[in-house]
Amino acid sequence: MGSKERIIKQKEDVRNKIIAAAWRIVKKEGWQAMSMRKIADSIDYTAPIIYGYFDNKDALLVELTRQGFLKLADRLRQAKAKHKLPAKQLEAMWFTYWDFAFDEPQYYKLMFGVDVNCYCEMGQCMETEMPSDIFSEVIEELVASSNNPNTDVCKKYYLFWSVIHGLISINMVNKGKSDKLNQEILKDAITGIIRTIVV
Amino acid sequence: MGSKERIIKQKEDVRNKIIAAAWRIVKKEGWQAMSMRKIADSIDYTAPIIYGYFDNKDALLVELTRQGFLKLADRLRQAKAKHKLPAKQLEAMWFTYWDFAFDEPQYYKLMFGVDVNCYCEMGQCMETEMPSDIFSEVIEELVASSNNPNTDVCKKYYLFWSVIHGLISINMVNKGKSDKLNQEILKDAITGIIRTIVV
DNA sequence: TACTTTTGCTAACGGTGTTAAATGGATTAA
DNA sequence: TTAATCCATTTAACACCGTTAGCAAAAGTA
Repeated sequence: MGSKERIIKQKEDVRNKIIAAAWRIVKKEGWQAMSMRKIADSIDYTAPIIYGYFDNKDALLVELTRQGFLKLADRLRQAKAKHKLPAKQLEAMWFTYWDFAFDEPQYYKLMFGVDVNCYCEMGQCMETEMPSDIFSEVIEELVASSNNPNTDVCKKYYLFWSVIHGLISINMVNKGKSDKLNQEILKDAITGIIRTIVV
Repeated sequence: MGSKERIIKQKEDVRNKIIAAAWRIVKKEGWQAMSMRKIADSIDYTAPIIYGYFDNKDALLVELTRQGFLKLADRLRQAKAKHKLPAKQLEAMWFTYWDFAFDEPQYYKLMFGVDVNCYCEMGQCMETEMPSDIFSEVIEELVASSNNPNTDVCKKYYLFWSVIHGLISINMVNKGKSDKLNQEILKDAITGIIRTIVV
């Protein structure tokens, strides 16, 4: 009867406890380490009860992801509110985006699929020539023959790599973008950065 | 005796068969689906023999990663060789890098840690406002008040997102870059893109 | 009080990485 | 040739994992 509301509230309470416990584990050990049994343990239940609240482990991770997006959206709106000029707003928002990624790396990894399985420390375990070397060599040449020989090669390389790796991973995770748009961005970015080198 | 060489060759042969089997699975089903037992099965052995050749699963994945880097380096050198001007070389190399990512997505994912755990189809499962919306709104405003109101908002948004997400994920995977360099690139990229909008 | 529904647990299935012990065949030494 | 050693390989086991089925006890309802 009148207890119905309390029961619903209790159910919701357990749900929240599950999410909180899951998040506690993810935050501390990464989402790979999150397991149904660990969650259950930390809230004094057994694993199967979780399935009364979430279809499966994935659904639980999706819920955490959702909360991540809420948090990020919130921060972005706050950053926007701090300025009036669109250019300033945009700048502040992207810096906020950056900060979010490193304040809440586990959220960011969950949301955008950034993760290494095997820690490879690339460039040290790699006896072979790294892409960075091959690219830097050419950038070096380009810089030397440019009007601005003081250009930081490393910086330009990372700029290149960021745009292109970013575009690639966005496409891989969130597959189904327009190929035309990708090619345009890719081409514009590459020629754009080259132009900033050549001056 | 004289069979010693053959024995060494046989050992190496098994090692190669392990790697080949591992790669076959990774290529078809993704690295998450690769398991010691599956590899062993596909070469008519049992799982523990793999530990005679690799310390653990991670070491095996690192080996695949290594081969990925070799393949990429090879392609980059080929692309470079096709041109004489550094600017043209650079352009060709980055396009090659792009193509490699989509020709060999499993290599790329392994090498640079791009992967989604829970398939979230962000934007559809998300009832809340997405970052893309919040950003696009502001970019829209900026474009409207600019000298070039025909600018493609979507394109600019993806350009922003690519650089910044790229920079973030590079830092997360390959942690330990210089903060100063990051901040410089971040700032330069943001102000640079904004400038291309405002004209 | 008797019945039904709910709640949580135990046990189990099939899978994972990994290690220790047993097996069996080939190689070597007597 | 026989005995001893070695090495590759297997079996068995441990400790996990996600997930499901069945059961017991508790709670709510009549």
